[in-house]
Amino acid sequence: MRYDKGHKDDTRRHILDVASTRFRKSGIAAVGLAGIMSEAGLTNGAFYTHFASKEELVREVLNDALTRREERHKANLENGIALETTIRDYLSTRHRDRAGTGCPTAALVAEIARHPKATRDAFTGKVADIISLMAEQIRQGSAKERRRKAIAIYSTMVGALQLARAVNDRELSDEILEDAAETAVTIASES
Amino acid sequence: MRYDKGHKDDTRRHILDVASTRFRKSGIAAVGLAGIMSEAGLTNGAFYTHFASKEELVREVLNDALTRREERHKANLENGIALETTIRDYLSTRHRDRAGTGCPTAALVAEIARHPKATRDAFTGKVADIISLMAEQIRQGSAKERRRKAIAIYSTMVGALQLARAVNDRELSDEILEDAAETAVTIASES
DNA sequence: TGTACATCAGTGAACGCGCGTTCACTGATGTAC
DNA sequence: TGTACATCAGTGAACGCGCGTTCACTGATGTAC
Repeated sequence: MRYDKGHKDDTRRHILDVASTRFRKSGIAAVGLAGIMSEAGLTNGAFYTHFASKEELVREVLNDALTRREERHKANLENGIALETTIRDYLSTRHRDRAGTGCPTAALVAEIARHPKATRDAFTGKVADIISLMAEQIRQGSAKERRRKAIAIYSTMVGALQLARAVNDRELSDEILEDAAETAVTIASES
Repeated sequence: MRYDKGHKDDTRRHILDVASTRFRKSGIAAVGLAGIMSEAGLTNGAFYTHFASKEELVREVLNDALTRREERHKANLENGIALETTIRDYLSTRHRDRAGTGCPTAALVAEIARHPKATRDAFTGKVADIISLMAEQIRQGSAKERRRKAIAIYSTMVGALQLARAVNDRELSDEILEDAAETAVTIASES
């Protein structure tokens, strides 16, 4: 063959990575395939040897990026890392300022709500998994209470990160991150 | 004149209302001017007798929709309506299912973060006002604590509503609304 | 009073542009006989 | 061993389409003299 074994898989992986960053940074609708392919060092036409459509790319990017997030939560749980640490990392200025490598939910949740069923299905499953993992990280309370807290904490994280990114005032943005983190940590720890 | 006095203002108002609903329902990028104008009963070209550009329309829509939201908060505060009521209305299935007439922040916050400075400025001011009004509705704690709670509650509301809309599983969606509302109400009431 | 001109909200066709997608083709390699 | 063909990742030009924006024009009314 002209290319090494596994070459196509590598190329596909590369396209996925480029698209994943661009989508999270600029939104799905605002990112064109031509830009993705040219950043990946390929021409337009090659896209369709890897994906059937832009929508399929979106679905795969979402699945991929959310799986990585989920694995991070799983590792935190197994290594006994407190939910408090997860919350403070999530609501950091670093995460706010680097949307391209950050949480896909915070970047894309509103857009996902308007995408086809298959895309929303992929998202729904991963969000359910992440909520379950966060609930397991909470020590106090019944299973139902831990789940309630996990949902509230996740909602707060996603909402606050988005607000901090949209607001055009550094002081207010920092305050949103700090106050939301403080409150989320309290929810996680109190009985 | 060919048209009644105030006719142009009425038309402008109508275009704003149509755009406001469409933006919140489908997102800003996904909505075209041709569609807005045809729903408003006008042709393409008339748009530019009312607005300088799509971006100006976005800014005015945001200002308008957020001002209405702010006035609602103000009325609630003056009429002694508890923050608990605001939270439960916000995190209702009704609000989830009617994005077009709902909170512009929940619908558009991620997109706003990627818009020009002038648009983000308009958004920032309104969000700051809404947070201040919510802080005033909280009875317990120091001014700083009330503000911290208002920010956390607002973040939770915005995050949970978006998650409930994106998730493709009715049961999980309802659970997100209920659990987030329950937790937000607790934050609002406890000292 | 009659006429000429100004005003202005709205019309509708056209502009260039970038989008997602298609497709005939390339060229290096592997396989069959 | 040499030759003919198959494979397949990638090329690059072209497709139709809808986008935001522009602009010459319309036609009802108001104003000036």
